[in-house]
Amino acid sequence: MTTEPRYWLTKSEPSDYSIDEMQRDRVEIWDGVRNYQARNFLREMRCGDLAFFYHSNVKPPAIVGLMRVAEENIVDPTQFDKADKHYDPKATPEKPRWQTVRFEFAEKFAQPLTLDRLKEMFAPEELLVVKRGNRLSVMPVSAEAAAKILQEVRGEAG
DNA sequence: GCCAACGTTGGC
DNA sequence: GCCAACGTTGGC
Repeated sequence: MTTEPRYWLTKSEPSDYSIDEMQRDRVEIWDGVRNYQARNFLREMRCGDLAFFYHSNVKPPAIVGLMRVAEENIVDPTQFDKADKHYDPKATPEKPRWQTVRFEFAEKFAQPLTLDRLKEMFAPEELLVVKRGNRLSVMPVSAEAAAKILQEVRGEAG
């Protein structure tokens, strides 16, 4: 039995890591997430799930592309790295605290789908990222919302 | 640059 | 285990 791929949205400040870098790298471990709610969503991700790539802290904030989960339930290596910004002294290889996934690049959208446009398309309950004050960097997206986003990005013909 | 929202920390 | 203080995120 197979399950339908689920949809997610992951934020990144393009000054840290952008969709263009993702396109260049093709595959990347989504490391450095240090929020338990976000981590729990990362733990739920399965191979084949799709994640919208959202550029935050830029003008305009927007969904800019799509990634696919290539490897699930990875131990985030940066938690053990003292030199890393995201080093966690409470994490040990025996008892890691932070898991994530490896994403592969899927698509860069021809046109970014801006937060303003997303607010026109969705109520806050329909798409978490349009909710005011939302700081979560990894969140689920319903199949309905994902379909609407993809239709918007690809045009009525697609 | 401001500040609302909210997660985390630590004193008690 | 409460909650004030603090830090961070991220839109505006």
